[in-house]
Amino acid sequence: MERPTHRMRDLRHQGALAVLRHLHRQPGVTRSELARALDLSSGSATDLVARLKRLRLLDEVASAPSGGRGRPSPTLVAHPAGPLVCVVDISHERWRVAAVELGGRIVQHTSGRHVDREPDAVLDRVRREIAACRRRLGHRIRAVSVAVAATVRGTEVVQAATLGWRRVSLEPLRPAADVPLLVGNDASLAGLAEARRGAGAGVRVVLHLTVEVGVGGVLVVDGDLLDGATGAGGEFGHLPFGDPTLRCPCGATGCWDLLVDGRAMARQLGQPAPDDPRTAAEHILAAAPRDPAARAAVNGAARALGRGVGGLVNALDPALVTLSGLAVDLSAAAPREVDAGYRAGLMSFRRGQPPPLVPSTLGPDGRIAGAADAAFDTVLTVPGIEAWSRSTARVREGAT
Amino acid sequence: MERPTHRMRDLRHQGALAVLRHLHRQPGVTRSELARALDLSSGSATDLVARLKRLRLLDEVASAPSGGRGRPSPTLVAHPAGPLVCVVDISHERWRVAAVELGGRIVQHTSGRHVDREPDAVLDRVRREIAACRRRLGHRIRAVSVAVAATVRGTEVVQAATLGWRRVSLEPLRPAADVPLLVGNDASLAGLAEARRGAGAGVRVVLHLTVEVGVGGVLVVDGDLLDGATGAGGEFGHLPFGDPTLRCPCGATGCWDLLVDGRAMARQLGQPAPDDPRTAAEHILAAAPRDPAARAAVNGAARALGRGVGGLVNALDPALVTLSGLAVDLSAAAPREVDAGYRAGLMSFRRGQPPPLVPSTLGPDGRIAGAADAAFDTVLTVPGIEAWSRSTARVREGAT
DNA sequence: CCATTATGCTCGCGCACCGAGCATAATGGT
DNA sequence: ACCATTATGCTCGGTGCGCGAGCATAATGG
Repeated sequence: MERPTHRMRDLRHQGALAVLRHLHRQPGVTRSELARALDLSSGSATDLVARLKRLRLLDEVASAPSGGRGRPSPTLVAHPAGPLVCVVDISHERWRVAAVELGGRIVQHTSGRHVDREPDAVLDRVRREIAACRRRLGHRIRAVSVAVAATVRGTEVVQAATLGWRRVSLEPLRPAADVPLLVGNDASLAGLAEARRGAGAGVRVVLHLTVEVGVGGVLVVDGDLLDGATGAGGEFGHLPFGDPTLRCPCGATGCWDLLVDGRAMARQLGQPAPDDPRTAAEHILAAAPRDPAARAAVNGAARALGRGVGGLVNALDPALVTLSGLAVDLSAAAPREVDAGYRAGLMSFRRGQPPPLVPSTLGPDGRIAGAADAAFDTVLTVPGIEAWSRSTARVREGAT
Repeated sequence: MERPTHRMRDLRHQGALAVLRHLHRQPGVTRSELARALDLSSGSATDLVARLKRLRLLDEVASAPSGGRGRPSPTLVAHPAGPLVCVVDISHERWRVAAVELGGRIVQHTSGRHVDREPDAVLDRVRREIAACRRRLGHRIRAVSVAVAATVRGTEVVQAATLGWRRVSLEPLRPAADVPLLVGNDASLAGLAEARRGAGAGVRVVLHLTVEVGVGGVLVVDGDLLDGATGAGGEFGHLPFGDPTLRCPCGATGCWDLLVDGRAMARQLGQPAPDDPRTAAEHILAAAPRDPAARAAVNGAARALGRGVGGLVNALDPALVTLSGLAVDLSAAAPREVDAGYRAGLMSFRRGQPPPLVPSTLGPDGRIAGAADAAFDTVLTVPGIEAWSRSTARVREGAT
């Protein structure tokens, strides 16, 4: 979301941007719904839509008969030659590259498993896919947005435990100097999508938390990702909620991280630190119904999760907490422990109506949707629209 | 700060709002500086300023000779009959009521000590001052903004340890149904002013922390206070950084609160819990240079402060941390302990260039400035300006 | 088949910003 | 004292864009 600008000339495209943002948020709206939502007169709507069609930013299609009375209103959709963003998802084992249009529909998609997890190999593979995507779709690709399972600062991965990366710049993924490259933590971007389009839709302040190996997440306020000054915000797992004698791989001690994931449960069971804490956690969760020791470990992690969430709610005051990954499994396996920890961690005045803890609804596509949203946030700005106008005008001149 | 609006008719006043917001942020700008900052043509500036003068929103005065060449540019100031906000500060021992004009200058000011600390007595006293303020200044008072040393939700104080209040609505301070009443935690509002006008000026993401009794603070992003869904955000003192067996008066356990203030130092010295932890802390700090036990207690609190700040920096990724209250004294008395704790709490990738910890610059007026800023944020909006236009038109008609 | 309902389009209006050209008010060298 | 230089302000016609009234269009339903 763009902030009010304090610069007058930028007022010009505000109407068009309002329409495009609304369309992006609610793909498939009819024109009359749009006009009502934005308080547009029908004359303004006509004019705006015509201008945006001319700019190849949106298109109208006849909508399915509504059954109601009155003249049917056309549905607004992304223009078939409109702007796209290229979204990349790099996780522990796989990569995905997708072209996404306004509204969030995936236009093209490729994916694969890493054969070699070294940064150069992964980036080279992905870079080639982005190049191919751009060859096919040309100037329509307005930005590249990467979701990666790592701590991110700017466009650099500073550390990725599961990938084994440290200080890896993702600048090689930028296909050209004038294409914006955005890099974000996968949990943060999934949180963005969850808050805007998932369980948090319509809620002003949403805290999203996910447990995989460690705890990630982000606070989303008014649809804005609060990922800090450098994009490295949301590392809630590295708040020192835990035993200060426990050393975390991040370099600090007592991190909350170490109390809630597979490492925590293995430690409590007296097992050595697992190679793959995610799978270890799943095994322990599966064993819990019949193995009291496993159940105790699950309960301990569930309680630590709840208590930490309580502390974060004290500090950040969200209206809703969305949970993802292992946090959902822990809540399902030991709901009473999570709740007991949560309530114990809350300041007492909050216990009357604490923000609900709900599982996220978007699943593994959340990070793609979030990365696409983050990218469209940079496209749907005054400079973004002006650049698109120039670019599409050139293409049309060349074509005619 | 207002969010982009998605409603077209609101575009109308955007230019005027941009001017007013700029003036509020930089009182004493000249017209030509304004035009440059906002990228206005001189024609637009003429028009805008004339309109705003007619609306009694700003005025021009001849500026002191700059010494430079060229035609001198008039200085823009708040209009002498322009809008004001009524700011109230309620702290442990005192109350203050001030009328503040655009730009932040205090126009009128009264204050006193509480004779009776009961909510009814304090609120009644303050209510009468607000009424007097409104009698003198009439429709010019556009909002009432209260900074109170308490946890706040909406316009209600949910708990105030030092005042001894619980669940006290401040609605009685609203002088009329149509006057906006804003209530905020004093530390949060001081942080807002610090981030906008103090040590954090120009920095996009600022974390402000203050230690008095417990820890308060707030994150300010792009000049926006992140005080959560209900205004109760910023209770960083109630993150469970500490010993989980310690019970906090807030109802949770292990709060960071309990490790850094006068209670923490007294506990470490084997003293009973002090009645007035703030003064106790000052005594211990004063004794530290010659008393090793006091020094150890100070060092312990300093280290706990640093470690917690490190954790918060991990989670929130500010570019700057501003400190206020006892946190400044602890940093001065035991800088190495604060720094050691801070570095130990940071994720290692952050240790290269961690955000600086700096003392705040605004002092005890910060909370007044912050409350005024929060109030002007509601006045400098499209509805606020439209209401002012109607109101000032009525007054002028009545006057002529 | 036409009343009803909902929506879209045309067109004149007005607001607010732009830019070019001219006016104004200071400095500073001769 | 005068005038070139510099910086700024004002006037005025042009334009982009949203508004609203009135008319046109496309569905439903008795």
